[in-house]
Amino acid sequence: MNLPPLIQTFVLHFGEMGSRWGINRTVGQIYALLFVSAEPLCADQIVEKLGFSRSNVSIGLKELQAWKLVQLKHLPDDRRDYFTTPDDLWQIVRTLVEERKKREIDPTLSLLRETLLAEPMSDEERHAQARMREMHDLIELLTRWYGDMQRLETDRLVQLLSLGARVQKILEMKDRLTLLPGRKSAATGEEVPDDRQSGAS
Amino acid sequence: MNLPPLIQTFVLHFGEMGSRWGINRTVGQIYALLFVSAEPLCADQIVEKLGFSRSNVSIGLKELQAWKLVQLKHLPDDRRDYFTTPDDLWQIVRTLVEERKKREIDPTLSLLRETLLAEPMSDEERHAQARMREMHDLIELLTRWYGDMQRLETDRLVQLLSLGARVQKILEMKDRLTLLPGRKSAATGEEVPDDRQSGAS
DNA sequence: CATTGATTTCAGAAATTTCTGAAATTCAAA
DNA sequence: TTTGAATTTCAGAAATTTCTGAAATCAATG
Repeated sequence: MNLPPLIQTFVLHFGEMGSRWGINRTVGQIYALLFVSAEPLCADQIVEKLGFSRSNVSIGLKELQAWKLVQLKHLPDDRRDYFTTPDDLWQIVRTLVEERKKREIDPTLSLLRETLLAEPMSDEERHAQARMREMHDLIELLTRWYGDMQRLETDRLVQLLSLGARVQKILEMKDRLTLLPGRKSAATGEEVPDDRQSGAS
Repeated sequence: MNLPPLIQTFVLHFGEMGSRWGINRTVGQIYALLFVSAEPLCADQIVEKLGFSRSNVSIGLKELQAWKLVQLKHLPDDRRDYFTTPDDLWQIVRTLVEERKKREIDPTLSLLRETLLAEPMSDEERHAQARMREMHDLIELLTRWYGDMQRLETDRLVQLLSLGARVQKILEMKDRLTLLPGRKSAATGEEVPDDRQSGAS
């Protein structure tokens, strides 16, 4: 590996962490390298800088493309593929969360849905099914919320995140404005929805 | 493996998914089994139901304890340890997110902090460092927000999640109420903070 | 359509992780 | 202090994942 110390530290760390993030060392290092590089890199440059075999790099790049974490570029008069990470970090976060949801949450949600259709044959199964329903409802609440946030414009999202706990104050204000039931919401002009149900808890 | 079909399906699925969640098959299955069981189970019962070796179960339970995902119970006149998952699903989610943050985010945040202190020796390093700073700032914004949410009471949290995209309407209302700069916020009675900075984008 | 250069595939090697069973340890009760 | 049931540890076996290098494939160009 032939990199300036600062970059090497970063790349090695991403390799280490890779295993905790469900990607392997090679993929983590390639991603980190592309992330900090000012210019797009082609496979051979990555081989040269990281010292993996050419095929390993090829497979790693393919996996990163499956994750939609790298973009393909072409330089004029050069047949080789060059790769970069998207400039917009928020786009990276969105992609990352979306892909992880697809791999780590959605299959379980499907399974739970199916399982809840079955007829329990014993008290044991009845209890298990009730527990699965709790889990299903909670995951559904979380993913629905996530879908809403994913659709928000980045500026709005950042605003919301920056607000942090102070959002609570604003909710309390909303409570005060909507205290009288049946009344139109002062805030939105819509009928006040009953969104205080306790979800899956 | 000797389980009713409904439960077996669920347990096997959690085993499969385990690898995607950074835990292994054994641990996933043990957790799933405890999660749907009405009564606490001891290690030997788990061995009997799942067909793993005794030592494997022992290690799996230890890992689940490290994750704080199982509770230890004792039955009267019985020396054996019995295990359950917490009843409150929200508690489980909180624990899960907290532990994942500890393993998957915090180490990177530390590394980034250190790296940003170093003096770049070249343009290449300078660019890399700028990119790392972007990443650092974004992660810090997210974890700060997460910390705020983690501290919220469950009811408030559920309320906020249920609100989903409608929170945007309320923010717009807040905007209208705080349009005049320097004025006290109508909502909170506090000085209006300037929380519109664009974060790390 | 052959040449050239780039990329991908794939079978086996290497490394890592998971799992087991036997031995060691712990701890409450006798 | 001894006994014995329960639990943990640990070295090696088994399984899985990652990595490599050689061969195959692909695609642009003369």
